[in-house]
Amino acid sequence: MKISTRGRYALRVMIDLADHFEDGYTPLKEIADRQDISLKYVEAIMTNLSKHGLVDAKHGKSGGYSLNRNPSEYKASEILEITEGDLAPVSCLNCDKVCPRNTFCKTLPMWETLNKLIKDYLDSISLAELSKNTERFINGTGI
Amino acid sequence: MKISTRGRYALRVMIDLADHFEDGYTPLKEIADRQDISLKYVEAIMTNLSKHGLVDAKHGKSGGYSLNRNPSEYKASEILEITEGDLAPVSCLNCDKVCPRNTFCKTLPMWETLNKLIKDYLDSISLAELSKNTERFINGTGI
DNA sequence: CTAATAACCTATTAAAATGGTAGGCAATAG
DNA sequence: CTATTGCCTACCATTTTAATAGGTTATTAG
Repeated sequence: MKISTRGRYALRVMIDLADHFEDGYTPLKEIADRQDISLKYVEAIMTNLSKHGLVDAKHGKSGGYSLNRNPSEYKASEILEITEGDLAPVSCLNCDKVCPRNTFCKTLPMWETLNKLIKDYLDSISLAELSKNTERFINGTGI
Repeated sequence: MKISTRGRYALRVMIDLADHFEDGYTPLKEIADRQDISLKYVEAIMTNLSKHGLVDAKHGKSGGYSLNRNPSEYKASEILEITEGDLAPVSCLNCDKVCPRNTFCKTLPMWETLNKLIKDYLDSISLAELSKNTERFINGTGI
């Protein structure tokens, strides 16, 4: 029950891009240095986010990555869903391979509710909020 | 971000024990058959729960497992925490290996809140509730 | 035009986790 | 004594994780 480094790195890079939203294209090397993350590792992560249209990538000199939308228009959930594959806490909730026990399983409703809880929370958090430490977080309640 | 089969199996076995709370000791073979779970695999899971005092185990003929408390006194969270090791959604929240970025990390507060959300929900669910399909679940709202 | 830059693509890898299986030992009831 | 049942140790195949390495392609500053 863990978000992998992949997902955590993706979020941190996206936040870094939000922090430098006005600066045009930022080369990944710069971000990797700032965030102390393996450049090569994070390259694959960002190529994926680029394919999914979350960021724009520009090759060559003075190229790099930049956000395609305003930071407030990115949900934490979508970044994590794309890089982690799926956020559901149990594979039973995966539409592809439906569990044969689903008509009578006594735990399924609990997983469904937990899934919704997680999804709703991560839907409610934008890159903009993460970028600037909003009061929501500074006061420690987090909600 | 997945609960493994270990955790899901543990819950299902514990619910099965709750279902047969009055019947004394139930051999694991019986439960494994009912739940269609590998006996050998679930043996290790239950030995662990036994060590942690959640169930009582009796060797030999007419032995088996039985709950140590009333089903209403088991939280889903404790069963999962014991068998999964830890429920926190990111390793950064593990007290043992504190992340050096924790004083300035912009994602940490989000993980902390998510952690609390998950913990609170799973704390609120008892084996008794899972055993009998309460209205809470039957009506589909789940909360 | 060219050299530097930066994204992208294709392996390869070591380590860990996952989801088991196999066999035997220890306790206990009948 | 014997059948049963938990427990212990070891092993195993597969997948995931978190990287690393090296080369190719696109782009632009100079």
